[in-house]
Amino acid sequence: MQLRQSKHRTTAKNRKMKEGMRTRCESCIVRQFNALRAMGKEELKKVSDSKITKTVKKGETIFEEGEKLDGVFCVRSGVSKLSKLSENGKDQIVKLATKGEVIGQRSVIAEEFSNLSAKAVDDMEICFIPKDIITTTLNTNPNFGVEVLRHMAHDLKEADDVIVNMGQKTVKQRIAQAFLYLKSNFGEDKDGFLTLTLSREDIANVVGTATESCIRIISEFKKKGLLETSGKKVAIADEKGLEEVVEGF
Amino acid sequence: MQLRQSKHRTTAKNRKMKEGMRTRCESCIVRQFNALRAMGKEELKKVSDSKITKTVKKGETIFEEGEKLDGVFCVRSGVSKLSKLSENGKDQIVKLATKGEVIGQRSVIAEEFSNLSAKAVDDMEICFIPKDIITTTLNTNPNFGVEVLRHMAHDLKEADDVIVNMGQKTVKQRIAQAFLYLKSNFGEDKDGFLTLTLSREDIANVVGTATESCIRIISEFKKKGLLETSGKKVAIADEKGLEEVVEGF
DNA sequence: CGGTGTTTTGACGTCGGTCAATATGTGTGG
DNA sequence: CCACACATATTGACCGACGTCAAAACACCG
Repeated sequence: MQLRQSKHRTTAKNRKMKEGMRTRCESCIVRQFNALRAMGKEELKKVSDSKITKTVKKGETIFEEGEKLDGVFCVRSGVSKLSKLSENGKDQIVKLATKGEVIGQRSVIAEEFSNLSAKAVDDMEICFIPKDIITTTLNTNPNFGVEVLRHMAHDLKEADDVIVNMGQKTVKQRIAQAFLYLKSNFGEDKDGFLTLTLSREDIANVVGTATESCIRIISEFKKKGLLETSGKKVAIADEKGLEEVVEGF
Repeated sequence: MQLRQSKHRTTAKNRKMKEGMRTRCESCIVRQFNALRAMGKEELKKVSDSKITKTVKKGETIFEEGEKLDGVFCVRSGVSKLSKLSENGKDQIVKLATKGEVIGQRSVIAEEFSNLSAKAVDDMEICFIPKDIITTTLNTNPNFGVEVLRHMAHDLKEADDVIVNMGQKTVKQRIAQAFLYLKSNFGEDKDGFLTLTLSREDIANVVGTATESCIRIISEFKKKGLLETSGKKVAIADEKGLEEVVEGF
């Protein structure tokens, strides 16, 4: 992989993110996963020249709900939670975005303030891509538009599925499902623990329940031999069993 | 408005929908509300020539979950419920589509089988637009792509909001919210009853609860003077009061 | 080693789902 | 127009699921 050192840029937004080294988008692997792959050589070059690579540490905020976004963020590594604050003061996590995904595109395309906030669950490496390039490419390269459209269509379908689950499944089913999701999307380490470790509160906020309820159900799963835990780390002990829980026994 | 009679077309799908008279898309008012307005004269002409106007009666199905869609449907009048069946055997209504909205676009764009089914809540008049025209326009006219993107971005935002509500609000709050939604989106008749009348079961399926719970809460609202009912018709008696319920008292 | 934040556990009450039983429509054929 | 058949609305009873308020047990960090 070709790397290149860049001089420091003063155009970076002054959040507490560190600007890191520069890689060329043309040779960035994560691009294969997102809509940027539909860009032409020229367009990609422009993106590469104007993008800003940043490091975001665990817990830090990428952008807040209601904020105006001047561009999108492409995730190179780590995981971000996209959430929205409800009137009751609790966050609802709407999506977890990982390597190769682009966040903020909805707001940029709709030219609205962001409806969600994005925070790092992990240490992350992200690229900020100014919106000008996105919109001009959108206006001139139909392939890019179609590709973005496809991704958005996919997000929309996933959102529909979440709505169905929230409406029709019990908290217990949704928690079991969440763990299966974490396994299939982020994998497990050599000891069998889920690679992505979420706090109990985050899990509760994904599922839409109280932290204590979440904890209680996790320990119930432990007693039944479906899960193992070590601190906040969780391992799936009986995948079939969890799937049965999701189906409703 | 210019009307035109068309000869009968044998290409129509043989569902139990009636093919009606033909109007020109160029002069169709509902087009103003959807992405078709970004089409050029030529493109719109093609749409107009190949579209099929159909009548769908209350309760009939426009398409089923898992069905392959050969095009999209533009709603000229009436309301459709987009729903998905959950493993527990109950429908979750994900969206209500009304005049000017286009349904089925997600599946056509993603080139997937439909993830939702669409049924008529009302008597409806819809136009079927073959997917070829949609996709070729998408591939050649960037403005159209952007416009579709904007609409999809809007749908996605709404879906996010629904997720937050499902996760963080009680059934009571969601029901109150549903009635306010019905009022602001579909209005009320001269007697103050909501124009769009949903069965208690449909309301329950929008909100994600059991029909009986829904009924029980409606009668509670009636006792508190927030709602009036007459058969299945519902009138909002105290909008402020309902809003307070949504906020959580 | 104390301080701070997270995980666990208990207790308790309400919310909401399920199973009936009843009432009220609503449509259909006679 | 009536009467039966069937769908929808309503109500009651019952109980498990879930949220809330503490308080205790751990873990992590300077």
